[in-house]
Amino acid sequence: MKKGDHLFLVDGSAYIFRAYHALPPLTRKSDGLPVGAVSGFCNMLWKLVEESRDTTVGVAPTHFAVIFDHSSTTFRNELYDQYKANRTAPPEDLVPQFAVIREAVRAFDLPCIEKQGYEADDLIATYTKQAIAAGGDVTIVSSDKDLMQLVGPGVILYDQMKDKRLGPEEVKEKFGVYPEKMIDLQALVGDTSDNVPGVPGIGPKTAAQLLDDYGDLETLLERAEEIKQAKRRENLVAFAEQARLSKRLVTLDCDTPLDTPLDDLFLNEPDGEKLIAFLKAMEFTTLTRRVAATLEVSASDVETATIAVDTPARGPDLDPMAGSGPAAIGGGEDGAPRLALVPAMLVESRKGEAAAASFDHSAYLTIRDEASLRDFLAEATETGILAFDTETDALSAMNGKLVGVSFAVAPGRAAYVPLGHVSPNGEADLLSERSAEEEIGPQIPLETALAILKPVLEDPAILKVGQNTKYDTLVMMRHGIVVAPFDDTMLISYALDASASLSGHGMDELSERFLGHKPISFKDLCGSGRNARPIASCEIERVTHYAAEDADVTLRLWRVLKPRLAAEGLASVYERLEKPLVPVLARMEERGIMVDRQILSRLSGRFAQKQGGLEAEIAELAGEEFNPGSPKQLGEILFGKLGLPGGKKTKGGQWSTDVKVLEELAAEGHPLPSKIVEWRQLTKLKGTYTDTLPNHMDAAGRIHTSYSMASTTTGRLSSSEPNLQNIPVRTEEGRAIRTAFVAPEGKKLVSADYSQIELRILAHIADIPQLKQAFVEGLDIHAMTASEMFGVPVEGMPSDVRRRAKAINFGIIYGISAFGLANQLAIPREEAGLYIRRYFERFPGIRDYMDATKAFAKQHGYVETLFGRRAHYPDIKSPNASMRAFNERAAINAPIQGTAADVIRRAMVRMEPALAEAGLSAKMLLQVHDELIFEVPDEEVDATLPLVAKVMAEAPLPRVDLSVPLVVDAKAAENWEAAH
DNA sequence: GTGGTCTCCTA
DNA sequence: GTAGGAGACCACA
Repeated sequence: MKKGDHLFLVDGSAYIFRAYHALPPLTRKSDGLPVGAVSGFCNMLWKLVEESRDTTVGVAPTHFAVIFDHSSTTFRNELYDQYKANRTAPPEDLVPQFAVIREAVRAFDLPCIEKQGYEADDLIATYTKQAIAAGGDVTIVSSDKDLMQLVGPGVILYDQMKDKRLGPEEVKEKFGVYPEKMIDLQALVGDTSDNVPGVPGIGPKTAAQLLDDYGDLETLLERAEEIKQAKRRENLVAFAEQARLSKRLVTLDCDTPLDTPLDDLFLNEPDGEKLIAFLKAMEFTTLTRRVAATLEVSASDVETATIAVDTPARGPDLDPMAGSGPAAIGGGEDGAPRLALVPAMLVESRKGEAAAASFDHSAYLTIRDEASLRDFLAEATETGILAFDTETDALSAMNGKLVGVSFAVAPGRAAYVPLGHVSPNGEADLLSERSAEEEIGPQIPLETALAILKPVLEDPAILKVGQNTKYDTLVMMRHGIVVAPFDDTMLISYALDASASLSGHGMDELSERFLGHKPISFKDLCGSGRNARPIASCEIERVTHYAAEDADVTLRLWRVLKPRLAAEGLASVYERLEKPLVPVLARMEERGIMVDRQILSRLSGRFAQKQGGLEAEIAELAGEEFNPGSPKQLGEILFGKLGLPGGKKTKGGQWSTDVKVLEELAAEGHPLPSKIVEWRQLTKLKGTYTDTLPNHMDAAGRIHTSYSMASTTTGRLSSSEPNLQNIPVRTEEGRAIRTAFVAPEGKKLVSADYSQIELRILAHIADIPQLKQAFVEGLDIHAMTASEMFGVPVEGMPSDVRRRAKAINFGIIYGISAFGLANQLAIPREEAGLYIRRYFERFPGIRDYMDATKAFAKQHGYVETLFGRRAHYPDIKSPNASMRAFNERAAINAPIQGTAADVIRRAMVRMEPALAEAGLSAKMLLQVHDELIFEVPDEEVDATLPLVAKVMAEAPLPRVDLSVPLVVDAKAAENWEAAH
């Protein structure tokens, strides 16, 4: 190194954390290896390399190195055992990336420097000192204030992300002192993130002023008695030694023994092939293209590197003191470092951690003042993780009022913030002398708390972890807070373990399963039934135990479950099909759909009238008054009293009276059964829809359903309170109910639905040429099937022939059985069996698909959709034949139904940005499995219809390119009935 | 009051 | 034959 040379020193460890927190999580597609930080790191490094090739800037480096921390135990720990003791383990999905990033640096052909017992900062200081002594210049690529002490003649700090270069003047501007006094300033101020104590009560402003007045730290400490402010004087005297210790801690060691001499840091032209081989292995397509273009290498000619895998005995995660260090990563014999297969290891270590979990309710905090809240949340800024949970006074997120919020920042470290608690005595309190505050203690005013929470819940560097985050997201949305970024333990569990045998993904259940701990139930806290009390009037200490525990459990669950996503290859299902849907559904629920109360009440009236007439007729025919709604009483009347020939079908030991039985009786000429069928239909429509829906309307006349994202095995959504996915459509009277779902003045409802999506997916997955051809040509698929099977020409085909084929097509999707088909078509089982055989003869690919799917499910215990979603069927190996058969049918159905569900989820995720980009204001309101309902301004209808159809039709791309077209029918009208 | 059974609404 | 939710009834506590 000589005069005119320029050394670039990159603070690699700082880079890693910055890249990690600034960017959304990203995983390598092929195996789910987390690579978000690697990607950010490579992009930043490449930018730096590119810039440095540009000699016009005049700071082109001749020497270059990337410096890393080796482990967090350094000589400073001997000075002060608490140094950096408050550091927590790095985020779990970052851990496996440390080794990959070192690999990246080598792929860039840059020296990768680290040393046992020293921090990156010490190495940087040492190289800087030597370079300056040799007459060169130095650019330190970092924004860490600890490095500011090195700034001086020939040395600047470069913050690449902000594109800011800091020389002595900029340091002075930022901290009020020139770089040479930075050490003294840091000694006074201390550093919470490194646990450097400093002097209490002295912040950067005061420190700068004191140093200005007294010159340096020693002088200041010696003359501390002269200081006028009593508190400041006492502290400086009392903590003088602590300040001196702090100074030693923050002073960088310029004489670190170097393994790689300065002159070896000479910058070479990057080896394009080596770099591209690495980038291709990481599957960074954009960066690969950019690098290939700049270095003029053809990326397709370069063979993708293989990233070797090795399992270290101890991963960084197992040793909290290892911090960001690469200590566990060994080198291969050929000198090439090998990577640890950390995801699987991490899963194991987290399982152990979870099994050992213990819960201490008394350790949970109740936060009642602003300062404590800020302090607690500051811990999340350190860890980058914040589990949270909201407590409200109603079950639905749309109606609930915020009663409190709980948080956890580390296992066992949790707190509850009461916000809307009231005196348990309720109104009696009005008569009492004591105010509510005197009785239940202080609470932070809601608006104040929200103002403190907002920047944290919206902080892109803090991952918020929740259980069923749609609920909490919606509650916070109603208070003007958009929670991001977030993870959802319920959805992680769902992506991992959607299963027909496991009952669910609720927190209590997950806690028992993974943590071996039964959390306090809501019932325990608030009682149930008539003894139920609102949570707002429960004793705050007990609510703290309950609520903080929920946040604690959520955080611990996240630690166990999240690593499994990458390890089991389910990260993309979670990241693409689950997580992004949360805010979309939250907004749909918040909007609700407008309902015309008058229409419903008119229908109720009409149904009531008919019902009354029917009841009289029924009593007349039965010869006595009885409750036609009671299957038990009805069975006794029909088969007992009237002695009708009852196919005496029972399951719970009773007469079966379902429609099928009643219709058979009616066909034999008995008048009563058909009256019952009619009465039931009306009662159903009235009781379930026209009478009940108005109870769900809000003041604006809108109904807000609640979607469950994790209650089906296949990936479908479900809707409840009320269920808007089962609004009648088949009968005319039923359809009338749909006319009550309307758009407000000046708008229309748009309904867009996939035509035959499941059959199309079946045609693609099972690869059936005739079916695919029929879909390509846009033929009537059921008629085509009938024609293939029964040899009847499509022209002039009797409707019954087509109906049978249609039933078979659906039967196939449902995992057909002769029994089921016979039931559906009311034909003998032998005949149904014949149909199925013939179907398999005509479409042998279907049988192959079914056999292959069953075999796969038996081998793996699950089946997969085209998008990688898994549905588990452990009972498919049951010794019980009917249980086994049931699981086989479900396993055959799940990839088809599930793929369709994935497709519409993708469409929903893309819909809002697509509409926004087109400048359209359509609002998505409902999803009914293969249909989306929107509210659209009249004048935008024409532009919206084709866009919506396009987004839906192209939803599988680019991940899956179906070999059949997806057809979407979209229509606008005044109400749902007319639009459908 | 809670939970199970039956029935029926949807895709 | 697949996947759901919900209302009514009824037996149990």
